[in-house]
Amino acid sequence: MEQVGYVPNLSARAMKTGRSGLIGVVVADLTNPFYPQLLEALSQTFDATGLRLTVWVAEGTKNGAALQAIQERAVDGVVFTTVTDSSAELRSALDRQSPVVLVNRFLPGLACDQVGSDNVAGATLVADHMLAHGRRRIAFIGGGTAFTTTRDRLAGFEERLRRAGRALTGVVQGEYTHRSGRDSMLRLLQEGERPDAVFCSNDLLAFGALDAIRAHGLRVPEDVWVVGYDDVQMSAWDSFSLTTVRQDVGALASSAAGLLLRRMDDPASPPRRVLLAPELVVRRSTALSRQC
Amino acid sequence: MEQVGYVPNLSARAMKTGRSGLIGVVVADLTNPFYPQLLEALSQTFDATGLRLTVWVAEGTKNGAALQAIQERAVDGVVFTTVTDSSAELRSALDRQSPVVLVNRFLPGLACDQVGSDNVAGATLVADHMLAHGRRRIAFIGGGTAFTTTRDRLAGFEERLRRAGRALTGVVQGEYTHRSGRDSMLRLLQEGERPDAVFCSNDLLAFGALDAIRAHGLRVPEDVWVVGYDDVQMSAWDSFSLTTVRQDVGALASSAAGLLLRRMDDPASPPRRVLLAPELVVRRSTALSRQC
DNA sequence: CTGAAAGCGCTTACAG
DNA sequence: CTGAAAGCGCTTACAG
Repeated sequence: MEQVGYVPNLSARAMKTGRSGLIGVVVADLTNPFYPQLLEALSQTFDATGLRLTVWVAEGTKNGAALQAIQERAVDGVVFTTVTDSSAELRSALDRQSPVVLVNRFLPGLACDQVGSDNVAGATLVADHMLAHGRRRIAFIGGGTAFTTTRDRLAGFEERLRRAGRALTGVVQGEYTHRSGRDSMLRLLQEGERPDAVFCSNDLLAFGALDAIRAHGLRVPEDVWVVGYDDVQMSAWDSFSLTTVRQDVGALASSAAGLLLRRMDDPASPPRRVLLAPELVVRRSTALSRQC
Repeated sequence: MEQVGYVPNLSARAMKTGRSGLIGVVVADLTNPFYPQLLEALSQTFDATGLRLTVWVAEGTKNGAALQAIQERAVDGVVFTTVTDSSAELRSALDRQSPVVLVNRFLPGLACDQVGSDNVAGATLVADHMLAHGRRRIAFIGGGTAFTTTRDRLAGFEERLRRAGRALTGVVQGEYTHRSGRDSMLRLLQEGERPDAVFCSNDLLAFGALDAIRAHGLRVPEDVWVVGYDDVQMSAWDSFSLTTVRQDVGALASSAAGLLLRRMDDPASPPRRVLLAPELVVRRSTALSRQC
């Protein structure tokens, strides 16, 4: 009725209705382009439901802040994109039936909704690709054993090699950064027999590995094959042209939203775990050789 | 007093105090790594003041939403990272003395707090660098004339060349994406005389230009120099080793926060415009030749 | 210095 | 179907 330019006060509405209309998102590592892409997808998905995003950048200290925000009724639910351990805080939040969903991480003993890529299946695709094209000295570069993504991808990869009667010639763990990928690859090139194929636990590591290989005067894919995980947009750039396992951030975001909204409606519903099917995208960092 | 696990309800507090404790941030383009870095810096800066960030991803439609959120008292102020035009909405929000600050964009006729790099000075540094090392056929690749960053960088660049008695041999405008940088560079390589130095309006364009040059069988810096703007983290990677103009995202964020907090305290204070000094970072995409 | 009351701006259940 | 009243959970100014 009021053409005076009336705008309702959302705090008042939130207090009355008990819903803030805000969803919290905890993002750890905006340096890895995968997370901005995921954030964009989450934003689109929640927009469609009329919910807004509150973002906490940088993990660790922020997980507690996000969980507290649920208590304070400042947010209606929280999406964690990079939880590594099932902290006491998280457990007690789950006991209180706080609406929480984990994206891109699986914590085994946690009664909590979780969505992510089927990392074991993805790693198997990579191993198949390498084995089918006669790669013999195969190595793995990880982002650290603390991450379930690295653990699951390594496990799936090793298992597939083992079943083919092969073993990894090298495993180096570091962190999920370009620099770490570079350093890990340099170690592989300096110690022992040089690998002819390397599976990196994500694309960012793979970019670092590519830089190390070229700095060493070697060629990709002629001398060494490189494969990543995620298929961030940069992987398609000519500079990298990286073979990688695609994660569909749109599907990840909409699964996460679906799980979270369901839990907000029905806090007692049994926790679900959603595994998204991975897809191998072959580019020029692995040869399309005919020799198989 | 209550060890029962009492947590105050923030909506109630917000209603009573008239402050939500939330700052809105509108981010357009998370594909450009500059914006995640800026977002991270903003997050750190506002954390230190006890304020939280609400993020709107993708511009255009979101500017209005952010301004409305101020009216709804859902946020105490808004940081725009990529406003291009002084929309009617924005003007009327400023008339209402809404606390708003523009980062990385300058809108001439707008009575509004604004922070950004001194783009004219930055472009002058690039021109000096190229002229000092005897570059003769100099071209420019822009992200579109709609952006003040592209306009100011081009203006400063051309002006410095003109004062040295030179003119640009080519100007191509596109959008701020890798693909556009690549396409623009291909056009420069195909039409007319081939440039021996190209200034790209941001790093993302420069990465595309590098890819195009290499795809053309040419070498950087021997055949063509490439310079970007922003100094995103990737610019230091071996794949690019890009000479570029550094923007200090930390300084950008803390200026923005300072301006916004002051305006929240004193809505009638005169608008300020802060220009941050740029710095040229020389890497291997331009030769460190001794010939000057 | 402590404690009870008023009121922020909505929504919703209830009375007319 | 319309309109006045109660109450969400705080904070703050006021009375005791």
